[in-house]
Amino acid sequence: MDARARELLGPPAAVAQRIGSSVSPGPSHLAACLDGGARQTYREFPMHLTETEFIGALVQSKRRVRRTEVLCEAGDPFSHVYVASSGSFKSFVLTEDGRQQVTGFYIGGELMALDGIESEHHRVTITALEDGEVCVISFAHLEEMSSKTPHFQHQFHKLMSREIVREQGLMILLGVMRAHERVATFLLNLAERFRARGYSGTQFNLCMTRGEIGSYLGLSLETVSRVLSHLNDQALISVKQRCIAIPDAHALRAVIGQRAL
Amino acid sequence: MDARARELLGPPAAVAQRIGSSVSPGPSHLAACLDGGARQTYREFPMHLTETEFIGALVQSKRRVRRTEVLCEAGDPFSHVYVASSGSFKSFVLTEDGRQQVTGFYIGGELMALDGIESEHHRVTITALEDGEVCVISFAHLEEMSSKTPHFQHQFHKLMSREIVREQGLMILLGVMRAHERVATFLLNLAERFRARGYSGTQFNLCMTRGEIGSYLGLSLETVSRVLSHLNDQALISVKQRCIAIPDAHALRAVIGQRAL
DNA sequence: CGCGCCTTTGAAGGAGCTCAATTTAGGTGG
DNA sequence: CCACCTAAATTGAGCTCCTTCAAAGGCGCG
Repeated sequence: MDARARELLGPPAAVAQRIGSSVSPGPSHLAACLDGGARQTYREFPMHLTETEFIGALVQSKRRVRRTEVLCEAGDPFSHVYVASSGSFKSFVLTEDGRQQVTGFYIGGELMALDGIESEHHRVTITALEDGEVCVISFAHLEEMSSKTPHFQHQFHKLMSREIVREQGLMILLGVMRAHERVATFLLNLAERFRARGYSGTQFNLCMTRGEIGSYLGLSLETVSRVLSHLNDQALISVKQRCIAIPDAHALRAVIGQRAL
Repeated sequence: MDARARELLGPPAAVAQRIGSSVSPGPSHLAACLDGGARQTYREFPMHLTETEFIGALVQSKRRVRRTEVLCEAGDPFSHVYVASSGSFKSFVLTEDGRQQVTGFYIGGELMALDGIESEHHRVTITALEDGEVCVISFAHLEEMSSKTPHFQHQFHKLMSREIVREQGLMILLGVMRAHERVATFLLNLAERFRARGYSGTQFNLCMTRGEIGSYLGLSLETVSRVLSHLNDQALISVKQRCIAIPDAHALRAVIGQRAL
């Protein structure tokens, strides 16, 4: 349970013997790209790049986006990746019966659209959940920089690997967890990501609808709502519309692993 | 439905406008590493590396493995990646209540253990489902080669991206599909991978148990068995223990998207 | 201020899980 | 080569969790 907690809450460095608990629906986290200052391109890299420096060196342009605006669409030719700068984003694919499956939520500093490299076309559509800004990074440029600097390259590989790990966590969530466990996991993960961004990890606003959460967690929107209400009744969280408070993360974490609520 | 079919069956090149259908539980496919011949390290790379050449240039050693043997274990320090040469493999994580969640099945030419890069420790345990052989690739060597050759680097990025896409497909499967759709998707994907490897895509042996399939698909082993029996009754497939025949892949594909069986 | 979208809550039904018993296959030793 | 033994697979029955359908309440935006 503690291993799980650490996993859930510590996106990057944590090492777990048991990773069953490593449900980390959070995307690749980049502490960078948060202010507009890092637009220059370094010619000489320090030996050990932080993620911030890594991104700062890459960013060529920023783009303002409004709520519901589309960053890239499934099927589009792939040429750029994006880093959420401010605001929040979701990625999704459409099933042929028209429903959308949300594949990720992204907040500040997180890297998006890595799935497009393989087929050279985007596999997901990414839209803004609220007004914000994204860093636009040319993938060709990224690879060029990458080949020039081993540490730079390694940083990038880590970020891609992190996306793989993130999705593995989601597979566990979708494969074995109950509804209340999924929601609790989701909230704790989100809380930690807000905390890492400098916001409160104990109180925050959900930037997505119940339906989007449900799609992401493999649940109906009604179930998400019901579970939130139930957790609220148990005083494990406090819910008022989009506003969530987690008075005791440890207590909330305890519901993960419980077969029944 | 056709888009879905193409996606399901064409692991690499297929480009879909709608990717909702892109459920591709198959891992990164490498046509290489299938015979023992490609052990040399090229000094000069051709401009356009095939996957075969890509892997051939990397492989430093091969290793025989027996059924149930562990390739790498969750928590182990990460230093190598593996390519299934012959035989088949599964990757899984353990939930803290001791059950295992299978995260992937791998057959010839498919790249494994990319999840370990991020934390420098393996996140999954990989074991052999039958006696076989793996190519062992030093990741440090891979990165070194990668930085020397842009096309080499790009090939590797594509493979990592493919793993991300694969897991996205699985998320869709776990998130929105019914039991019969999951099983049909799984069988069609496996069939295509066997076909691509030169084996029959219409008749093959499952190298994993019902329980392992169930874990991978987020179903109980009984449900997997029931669905297989039911598909068999409908003459959509023929099942006899581990031996599966798919007389008409197109017909089987049609069950994907049906809300009820 | 009203309209639309999101959310909440209830009730009923169903898909799949769990528990349990039986059958089958595969491996081992006599 | 056969009998045994264990693990895997099949099949059934009841139950549970979650979905679906439905209706009402709330918030924000034009």
